[in-house]
Amino acid sequence: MSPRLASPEPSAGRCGPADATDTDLELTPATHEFLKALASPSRQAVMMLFARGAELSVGEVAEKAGLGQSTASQQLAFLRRAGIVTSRRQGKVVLYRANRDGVMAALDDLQTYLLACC
Amino acid sequence: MSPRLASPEPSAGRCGPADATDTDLELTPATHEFLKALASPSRQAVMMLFARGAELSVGEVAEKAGLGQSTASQQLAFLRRAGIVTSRRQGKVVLYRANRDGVMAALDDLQTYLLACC
DNA sequence: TTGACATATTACGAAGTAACGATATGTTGC
DNA sequence: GCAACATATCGTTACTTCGTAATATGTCAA
Repeated sequence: MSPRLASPEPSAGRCGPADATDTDLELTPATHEFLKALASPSRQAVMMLFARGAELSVGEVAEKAGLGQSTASQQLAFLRRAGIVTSRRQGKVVLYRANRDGVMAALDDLQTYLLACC
Repeated sequence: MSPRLASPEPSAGRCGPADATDTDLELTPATHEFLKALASPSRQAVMMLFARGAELSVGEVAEKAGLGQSTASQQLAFLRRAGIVTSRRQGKVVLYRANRDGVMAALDDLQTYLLACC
């Protein structure tokens, strides 16, 4: 799917999807989850904890973000489902970190969408 | 909170630590509104109506998006506050269209944020 | 196995959101 | 002025989300 060129509106009719090339343009479910994930201030804060490739346990995230243990676990699960963090278990702890590839894929999809509608 | 296994704090160095360039990076309020705006499927659908610079009245948006008049007005107001559409009154109707500049500014801010945390 | 610890899951109230109908505001034309 | 129309705002209801406490699952060490 290549980005569509945005041209000025068709002079006469104000509206109308004339071309069939962009009619079905939608955000992927993954990108939708990505947007929901980052629309929450506390999840934004959590994401910033992962700057520079930091890898943190649930407990560390909870403490640094000022969240309860279960809240941190849930929000991290949300971010994982959205594909913007990954997790691995190491002993008793589960370490999370940012998933650069997933983030960039969503950003790319979002950009394509926005180029089409704006 | 005891054993740090693989993820040290901003101490010693992995990748460039506190360069002061990334201090406490946050999304601007405008970008936060932008994310909330696009996290809603119905607002996503509304945005797609503005493809190729289309300019639509509230009534047209309501009809095409399958929303009530007041709902369409509210969602458009939301999108306007988020800076991703603009409006102008022409006689009795108010015409809305995508605000490319606002969208691109938010996208830029988002990209900067994501490059910092991922 | 048991005990200690870390995380995941569940249940529930508080707060926010989305949609609608009804009504108020604003504009045009008589 | 008033009537007709378009949009904005208000009030309500249903639904979802956020955070917490309590509990279940999982892992390690002894």
